[in-house]
Amino acid sequence: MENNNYWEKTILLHEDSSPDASKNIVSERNRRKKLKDKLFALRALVPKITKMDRASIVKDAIEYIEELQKQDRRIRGEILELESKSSNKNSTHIDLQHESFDFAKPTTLGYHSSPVDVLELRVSSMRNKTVVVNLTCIKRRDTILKLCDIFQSLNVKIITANILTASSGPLISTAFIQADEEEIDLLKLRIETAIASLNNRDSPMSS
Amino acid sequence: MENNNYWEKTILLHEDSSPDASKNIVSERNRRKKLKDKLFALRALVPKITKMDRASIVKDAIEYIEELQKQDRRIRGEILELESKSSNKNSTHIDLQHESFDFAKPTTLGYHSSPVDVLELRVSSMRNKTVVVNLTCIKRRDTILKLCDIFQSLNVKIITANILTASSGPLISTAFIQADEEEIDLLKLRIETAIASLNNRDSPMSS
DNA sequence: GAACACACGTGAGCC
DNA sequence: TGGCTCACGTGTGTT
Repeated sequence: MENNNYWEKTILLHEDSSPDASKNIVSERNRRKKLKDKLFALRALVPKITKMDRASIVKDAIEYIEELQKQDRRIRGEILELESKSSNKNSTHIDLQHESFDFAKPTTLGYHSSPVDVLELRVSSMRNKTVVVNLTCIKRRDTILKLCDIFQSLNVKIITANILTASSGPLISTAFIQADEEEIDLLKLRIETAIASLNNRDSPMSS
Repeated sequence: MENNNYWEKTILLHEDSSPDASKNIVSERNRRKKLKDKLFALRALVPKITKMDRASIVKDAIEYIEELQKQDRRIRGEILELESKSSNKNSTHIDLQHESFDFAKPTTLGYHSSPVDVLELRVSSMRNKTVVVNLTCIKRRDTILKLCDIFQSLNVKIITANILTASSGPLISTAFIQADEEEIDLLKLRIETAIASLNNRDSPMSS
C-alpha cells in the first residue's frame, strides 16, 4: 500500500507550516457546518423521521417529496379533468342529488383506524341502465382522493359523480354509473372489496 | 497549539498498523457512497437546480419542499373554505327526504306555468377566479329543469353545481363558476334576467 | 493562483 | 467488544 508515502507527505506538509493551511482548515470547517445546518433544516421540514442519520434524513426527505408530488399531481389531474368535463360540451352538467329508488340494505364495513370508514353504502338501480351509488363515510384527510381512486379503479362508465360534505359531518358521495340492473350486486361487492383492499394496502401497520 | 501532539499520535497509530483499520476504511467508504447516492437521488427530484453543490442540493430541496407545502396548505385551505361556504347554514342536509324526481321527463317544458320564485340569490367570489352562486327558490314542479336551463343559458364555465331539496322546504342550488371577481355583479344580473325572462316566457301573464 | 468542492483515512464517541 | 456515525485535516481537481 501507499500509506507510507501518504503519511510522509502529510508530515512534510505539516512541517513546512504553510500559511494558507489554516485558511483552508477554517474554510473546510465552514463548509461542513453549512452542509450540516442545511441537513438539519431539511430534517425539520420532513414530518416522518425514522432516524437521525444524514443518509436517513435525505432518504426521508426523498420519500416525503415523492409523496407531496404524488398528491400534487393527483389534485392537478383532478382539476384538469373537472375543467375538461365542464367545458366538454359547453353545456352544464348538473349533479342532481335525488335518490328516488328503493333502498337496498345498507352495508357497513371497515371501521378500523384505516382511512376510509364507510358509514353506509347503497347501490340501487334506476331505469335507463343507470345505477346509483350512494356512499357515506367519515371525512378524513385524503378521503376524497381515495374515493376518487376507488371509483376510478372500478373501470365503469361514470355518468356523473360528486362528493358533498359539511363543515362538521360525514362525506357523502353520489355516483351515477351506467350499468345494467343485474350488475348492482356485483358492483356493490366490487366497491366493498376495492375499499377494503385500499385500506389494507394503505395502513399495513396501525397501532 | 497541540498540533504536535496530534501528529505524534496519528503517526503512532499508523505505525502499529491495527488489523481492523482496513475494515473501517471500506465501511466508511460505503457510508460516504450511500450518502452521496441519496443526495444524488434527492437532486433528481427537485426541479429547480441552482448549483451542484451538496449544500445547494439540500438548499434547493428545502425550498422546494416549502413551496410544495405552501401549495398543499393553500389547496387544503381553499377546499375547507369552499366547504364552509357551501354549507354555511350547517344544518343537516343528511336527513333530506328526497322526493321522487322523474329523470325521464321530457326536457321540453313550458306547457304550463310554474314560475321560479327566487327566495335568495347570492353571488360571491372566491379565490382562483371562482365565483359561487347560491340560489334558493321555492320548490315547484319543473323548477329543477328550469334551473338547469337557466344555468345552461348563462354560457359560463361551470366547475360543479348541484341542486338540493328537502321534502318540505325550498330548493337550494349551489354552483361554482369560473369567472373573475369583477364579473360577479354582471353575473348576478344575468341570472336575474334569465329567471325573469323564463318566467315571462312560460307564463305570459297577459295583463 | 486563489477559492471552492469533494473524497479520503482516521480518531472519538455512542450504542 | 465491534459496528456505526460523525468531524476532522488534508490532497486533489475544477473553475
